[in-house]
Amino acid sequence: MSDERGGHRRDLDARERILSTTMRMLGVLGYSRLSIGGIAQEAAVGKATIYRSWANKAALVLDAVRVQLPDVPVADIGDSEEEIVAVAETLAEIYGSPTVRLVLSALVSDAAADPELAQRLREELIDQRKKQSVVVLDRAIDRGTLPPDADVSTVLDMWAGLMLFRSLFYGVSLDEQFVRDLVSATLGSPPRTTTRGERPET
Amino acid sequence: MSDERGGHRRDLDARERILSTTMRMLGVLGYSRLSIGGIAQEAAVGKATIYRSWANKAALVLDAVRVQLPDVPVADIGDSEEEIVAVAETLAEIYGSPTVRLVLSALVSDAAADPELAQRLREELIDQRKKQSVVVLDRAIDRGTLPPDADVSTVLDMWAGLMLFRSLFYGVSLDEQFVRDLVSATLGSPPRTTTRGERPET
Amino acid sequence: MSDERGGHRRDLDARERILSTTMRMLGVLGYSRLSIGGIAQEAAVGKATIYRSWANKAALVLDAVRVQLPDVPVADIGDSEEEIVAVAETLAEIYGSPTVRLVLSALVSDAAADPELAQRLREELIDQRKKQSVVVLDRAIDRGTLPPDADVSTVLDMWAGLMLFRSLFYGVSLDEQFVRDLVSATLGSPPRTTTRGERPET
Amino acid sequence: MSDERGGHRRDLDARERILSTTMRMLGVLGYSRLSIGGIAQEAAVGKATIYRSWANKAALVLDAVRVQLPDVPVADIGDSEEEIVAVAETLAEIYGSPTVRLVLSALVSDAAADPELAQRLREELIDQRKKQSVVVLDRAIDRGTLPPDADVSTVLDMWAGLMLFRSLFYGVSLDEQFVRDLVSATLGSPPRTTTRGERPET
DNA sequence: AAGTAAACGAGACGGTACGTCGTGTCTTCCG
DNA sequence: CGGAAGACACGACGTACCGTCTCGTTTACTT
Repeated sequence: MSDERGGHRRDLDARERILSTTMRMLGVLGYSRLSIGGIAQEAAVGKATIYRSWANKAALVLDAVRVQLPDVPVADIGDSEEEIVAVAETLAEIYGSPTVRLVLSALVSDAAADPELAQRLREELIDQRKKQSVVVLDRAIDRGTLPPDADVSTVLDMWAGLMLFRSLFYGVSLDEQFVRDLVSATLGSPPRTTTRGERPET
Repeated sequence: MSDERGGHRRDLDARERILSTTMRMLGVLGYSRLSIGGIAQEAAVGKATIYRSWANKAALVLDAVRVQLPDVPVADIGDSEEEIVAVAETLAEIYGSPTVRLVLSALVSDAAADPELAQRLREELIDQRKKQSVVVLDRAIDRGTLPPDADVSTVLDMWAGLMLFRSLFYGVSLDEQFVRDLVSATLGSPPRTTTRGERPET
Repeated sequence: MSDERGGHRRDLDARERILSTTMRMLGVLGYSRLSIGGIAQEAAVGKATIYRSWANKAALVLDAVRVQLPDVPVADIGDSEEEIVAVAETLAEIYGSPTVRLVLSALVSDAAADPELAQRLREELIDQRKKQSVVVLDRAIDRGTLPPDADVSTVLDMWAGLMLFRSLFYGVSLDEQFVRDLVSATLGSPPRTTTRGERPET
Repeated sequence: MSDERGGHRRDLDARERILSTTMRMLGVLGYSRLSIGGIAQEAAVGKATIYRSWANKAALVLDAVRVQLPDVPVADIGDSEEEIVAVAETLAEIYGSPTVRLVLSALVSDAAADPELAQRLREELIDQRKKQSVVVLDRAIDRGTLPPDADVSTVLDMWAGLMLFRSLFYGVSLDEQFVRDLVSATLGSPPRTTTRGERPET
């Protein structure tokens, strides 16, 4: 789809226009007042052109938002603590952004009736950043910055959950201090993996 | 509103019928396919009767769900650890329930365009349970089960965030083992309150 | 409206279906029980499709009725008296028909609050037939069947008024005898044009 | 209904207030925008109080209008021509009044689905004035001002029809000159009664 | 004077229809 | 011949009235 030869250059323009118009109107109107017809009109595009590429409003918005989100920095800079802070700051940037606040709940809501959307939502927004983050935390275990039995997945879900929870319900900004405190507390004593049915020693 | 003079008092039967019909249809149809008109028809009620008491679908569903949610047990049973486990299990029951999964994201989404709904959502669903939980955790601090500088609010938000995150995106069941592990890890080394700008010692 | 560029042209089938369904339901239900929603459902058409072409029920019914009404015969058949009888019979057919009885009063009533409807009603239902009738009566003046100062407009309004009045309030059938008597009486001594303020000699 | 024992008798003030409020609002809003609820509120009266006395909006308006209409003068003043002009002027006042223009068509329209209303409408508005008028025209026959075989009923229906027709569709004022001309033309050569099936000689 | 019962204002109730909007599909015509 | 323009069937929205009903309250007659 990106290597078409000689094809209609206009297609890409249209696609681009649709996505950027979507983001712009999303900011202005919010998700619920956003309509496919409105986007089509604003982007000077036929509605059918949108439906040709996206099944519904949710899929379109998911695509539009996805490309705007920053990647998690996975580069090895020698200091695991600093790497982890960078990871957490990126997560905070994602989960604390006004756009994600506007969109994520709506997508989750729509996903309840659309399993395919649910899968794409999890894979493209959540799991992708999580996999990148896991790389950094696993390296921290190798270096001894985190204990060998640290439950990396739970750590990350807990961070994301806390960030999302506070962003959605309290609208607080997730500032640098919040992130550093969160990382510090976790590094000090992360949740450990447990064998089912067996209580870990504390 | 309750002491108006003259006129036919609000028919409590109708109110009851609306709320229970709402819950029943919510389970069958999900939030997005739920419609005010459908509820009215099913409950043998005029649409106006619904709109007289609730501004929109979200407010109605919020009311219907609210009364179904369990309260957090705050009773002093002597053992703070068991009390905390009970708290966490109730939170898991709330945030892990299929109904909440169906509804919460939709309400949060609608709340983005309706500040009054946002406030009611936070106050009646989130803050109320949180206040009850805080009572138990504060008692644990008094007893020494938790250190004096434990950041109770963050502990609770982290728990709720983790539960909600996993429920929404992974659809996992929040079983007893999960809850006990979560509590254990937190009791072992909870996040501490920090003075802004000052790094806590780890 | 007919030369718009692009887009799906107004579906003439739908238009046709709407008008015929309107006439059919009008006969069954009468004007007041007729509803736009009901017509839409029966014609397998969206309500919006009706509202796209007609501003309200009255405009729709006016259109539906208009095309069903017979034209006044204006052909020169040599005998003015017979021509006039034919004119009067057509007027009687119009003003005496059950459909017109059902519709005209309702349209007039609605027209009280809708000047545009009032104009269309007069132009398309009343004036058009009247203009045709005037042609025949003017020819009768030329031929000497009517006196040169016969007040053609008043004659026609009096006929229409009488027919409508009896149809609306007495529900009588306007049969052939009634029409011939009416024409005879009028031919014998029609109302004359008068100069304002000047009494005609009787 | 008049010998009920005990309790609060029908509040005649209320009845009066309802009728006058109806007339006032009718002038302001027109018939279609007039609502029972609106009248009740404006007259500081419960809706049930209105429904207790009138079956529907049409019956209420009919009552309100009826009492406002002038009676036809039937007094013998010696000169039949002047008497007839007075009759015609009263009819013109009735059929040409803005209120009747507003109301009559609406009532006729509603009457199509309500035979009882239809009867009351004809009896109380039409026939009553007509009977009074017939007295005057019959006297004119006795005096020789009109020929013995003049069809009095048709004369009156023709007048009323013409007046109503012009009032409804052309909104013209029915001035004194119009009335005198109409009477003159009719006196000169009124429609005659005919035996059914037999052509009258002209 | 106290008791009582109908009629009252108010307005909530179950409904019906309104006119608007958004959806996702389909058709027509332009460049 | 691909795409904008937008008409289409559908169905939910939130509003306005309808005509019925159920409340307390206010009389005016009865005892």
